[in-house]
Amino acid sequence: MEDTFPKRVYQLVARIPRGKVATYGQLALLAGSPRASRIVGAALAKAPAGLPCHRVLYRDGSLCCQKAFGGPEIQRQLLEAEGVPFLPDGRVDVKVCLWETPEDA
DNA sequence: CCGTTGACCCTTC
DNA sequence: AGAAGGGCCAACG
Repeated sequence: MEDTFPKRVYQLVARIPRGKVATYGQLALLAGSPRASRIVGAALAKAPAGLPCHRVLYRDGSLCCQKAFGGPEIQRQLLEAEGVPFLPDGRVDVKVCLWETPEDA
């Protein structure tokens, strides 16, 4: 198994529990490079199906651009279906649903 | 090997 | 408080 950055991100995203959300910066930090948040996005862009990339959003809790898996509306529907409360501003309550990154992994 | 690109984040005006 | 710009790191050609 290669230790490539993108692949490592796939594992992290796949470990995000339902009803929780993670940010690109957080995944980048767990991947080993706190500043490589862009690489995380690029990795998700190439991520295979089955990956809950819809649980990944901005540091502010806002969804990514329309270039995402299909559209921000889809992401909102998916997150709501996961049990993630949305704010009237159209953002996710990241301070409540942010993935606490279990060190037990 | 060097240059370019990218689903971001942070600092400053 | 809101908006704009630059910087960062890794993968790909």
